[in-house]
Amino acid sequence: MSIDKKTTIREVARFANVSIGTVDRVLNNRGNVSLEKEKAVKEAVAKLQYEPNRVAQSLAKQRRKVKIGITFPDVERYFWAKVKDGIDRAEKELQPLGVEFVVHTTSSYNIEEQVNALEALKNQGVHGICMVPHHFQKLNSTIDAYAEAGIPIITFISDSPESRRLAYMGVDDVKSGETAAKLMGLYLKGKGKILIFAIHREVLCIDERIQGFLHKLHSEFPEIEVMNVYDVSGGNHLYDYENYQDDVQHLTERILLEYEDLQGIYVTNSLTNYVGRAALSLGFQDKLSIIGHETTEDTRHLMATNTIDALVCQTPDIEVYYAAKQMYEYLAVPSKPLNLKFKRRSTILINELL
Amino acid sequence: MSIDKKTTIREVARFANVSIGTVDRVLNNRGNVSLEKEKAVKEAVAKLQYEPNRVAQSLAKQRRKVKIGITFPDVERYFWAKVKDGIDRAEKELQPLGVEFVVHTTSSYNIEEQVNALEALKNQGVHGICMVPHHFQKLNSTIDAYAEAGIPIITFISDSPESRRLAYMGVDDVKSGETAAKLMGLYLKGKGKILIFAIHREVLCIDERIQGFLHKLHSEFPEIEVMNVYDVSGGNHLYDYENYQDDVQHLTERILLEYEDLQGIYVTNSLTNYVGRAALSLGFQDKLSIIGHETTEDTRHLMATNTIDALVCQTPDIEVYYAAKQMYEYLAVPSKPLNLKFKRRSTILINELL
DNA sequence: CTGTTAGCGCATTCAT
DNA sequence: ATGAATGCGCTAACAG
Repeated sequence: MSIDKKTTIREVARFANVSIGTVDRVLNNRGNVSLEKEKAVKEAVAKLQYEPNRVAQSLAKQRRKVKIGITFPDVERYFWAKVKDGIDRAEKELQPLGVEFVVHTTSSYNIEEQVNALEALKNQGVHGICMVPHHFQKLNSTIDAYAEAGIPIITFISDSPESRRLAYMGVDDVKSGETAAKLMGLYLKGKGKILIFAIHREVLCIDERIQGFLHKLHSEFPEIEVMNVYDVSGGNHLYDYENYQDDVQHLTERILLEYEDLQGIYVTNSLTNYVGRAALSLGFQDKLSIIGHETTEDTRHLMATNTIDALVCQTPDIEVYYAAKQMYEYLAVPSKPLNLKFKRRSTILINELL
Repeated sequence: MSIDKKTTIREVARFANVSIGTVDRVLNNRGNVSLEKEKAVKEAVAKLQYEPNRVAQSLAKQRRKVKIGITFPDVERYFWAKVKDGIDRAEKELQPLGVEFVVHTTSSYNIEEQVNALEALKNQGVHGICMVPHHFQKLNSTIDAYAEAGIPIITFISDSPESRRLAYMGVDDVKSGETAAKLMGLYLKGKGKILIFAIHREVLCIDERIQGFLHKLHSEFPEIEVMNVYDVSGGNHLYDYENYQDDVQHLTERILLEYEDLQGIYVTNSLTNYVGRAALSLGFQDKLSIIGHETTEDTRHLMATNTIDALVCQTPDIEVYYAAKQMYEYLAVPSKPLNLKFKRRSTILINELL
């Protein structure tokens, strides 16, 4: 932990016996520097551990604000509100460095709508975009085209791995699914009949969770039987309408009444909240172990009543935050390499922790 | 595209027929401005829609250095190394704002040594201190004296709640203990005989974990029996010597051989690592559920072999980071209220998540 | 009370 | 190829 204050370009210049102009030239390799001076400067930089002061940098070059565009489906207020928090945080931190954010949310997981959002962002003159791909591959060509056009894209929350996106910031969803399976096994003491409630699997993160869940369940808890996998997304345009959440709840109630000796439900996403509501309204909370994802508005209540037993959670706020920061780094210093795959660990939430 | 050429403080000054100094005064209400000029400036600000340039602001501000002191026991390299990471991060972020850090670690949980560290920090002219109290109340008077002397103190990781520290940044350790108990119950399927390995309980966070653990265990898993609570700290000066970690391992081996039908061990802190090593070396990994705290050097291996079943973890890096940031906020803008109790949620780690 | 001025660290001319 | 000088917008110290 160094107590020494930041070394400046001036000190580097003095150390290398050159002018700050020369230091600037080699630092931003603009050429026109003799080989020996260049070497001297580089040595000085290394020895003094010089790092440019970004604040001064952006002040001096009156940096035309670098604009970062962000788009994500703003469909479930609790989960996506955290994304907004993360953006706020990034904005607060990056604003002094001349960064400006432009946000365009979509109201569904519709692909066309997302393409339009991207277009809108581009028209606003953003220099880079952070997005949550609505499809695991149908957006590849679009993403590639943007990359081609000089607008790099970073994905977060869910990925589009075969595209030329710059990076992905999110959790390892296969492991999230495995973790959910382990929790299911523990809470059921290794046996019972369960159901899976999923939404459309074209969003990669959802599919990966299911894969992980099933794999883990089969290999470690052979006595737990998955009776059915329900798609509760209501078609391709999930969330296109107002009361989808209530619909999920009613659908769940109907399904729950169909099954006699059901002991568990795994829900692949934040709709866990509404599945939980259904179970509670039917009084099934004690004979059912619900394992799901994400904290939502009723989390506290549903966990306190032991309706939901465990949740595997992401931290969407931190993920956008890092996505935005990485984008800034890339835009500010394109030469510097960046974490291409930044995977965060999911988090387990049980009521003892609340 | 926004071509808004920002209006500057200079333009406001000209518009209001005053100097930029005066504008600055009313903008940051430092007083000493006549009522009419103040009014004129405010009008100009409103009319020109002036907004201060944050970049220039922080560039200019970084002259007034504020020194923040930090002290913590640097006794177990893995856990406390993360604290250093957090400090580095805070330093990197706050340095452009003129903040300087001074760190003094202690090599034990000895109280006198901590008092000396505090003294050293004070002598270096720090404006505020972040610390991990070595005792839940014996440091109260010292902390109060520092507060009295105008050097505010923020505690992190562990608290000294009856002192006049400004704030505490850390997890809720009672809940951490309860969570550990729940996990123990789940992994043992509700019954069995267990042991508790603790270190000295004068460090509040340890005591709270034990309290939480026992309370939860008794109320929810009455068929789990705690056979004994071992103090593996080796007296008041835990960690004062080189090989304490190996000693813990050997001690554990001896204890393990004493108990016949032992099914679980709860370890109150990061010594879980060495308890795990002992269990593994004796080949006990399959007949024993070990629940503990914190990730350490062997976490991956010990979990992969199912020696350690679950860990309840903190994020010490984030906790110092916030402690430092809060301290900065307090020092920079004393009038602004701050989060007095910032409790983070602990995190559960199981091998599926690794 | 008020105005003037010297930097903050860097980029960018403009001379040499 | 190199160095010196100017200024980005603001804060703070210093004169009045």
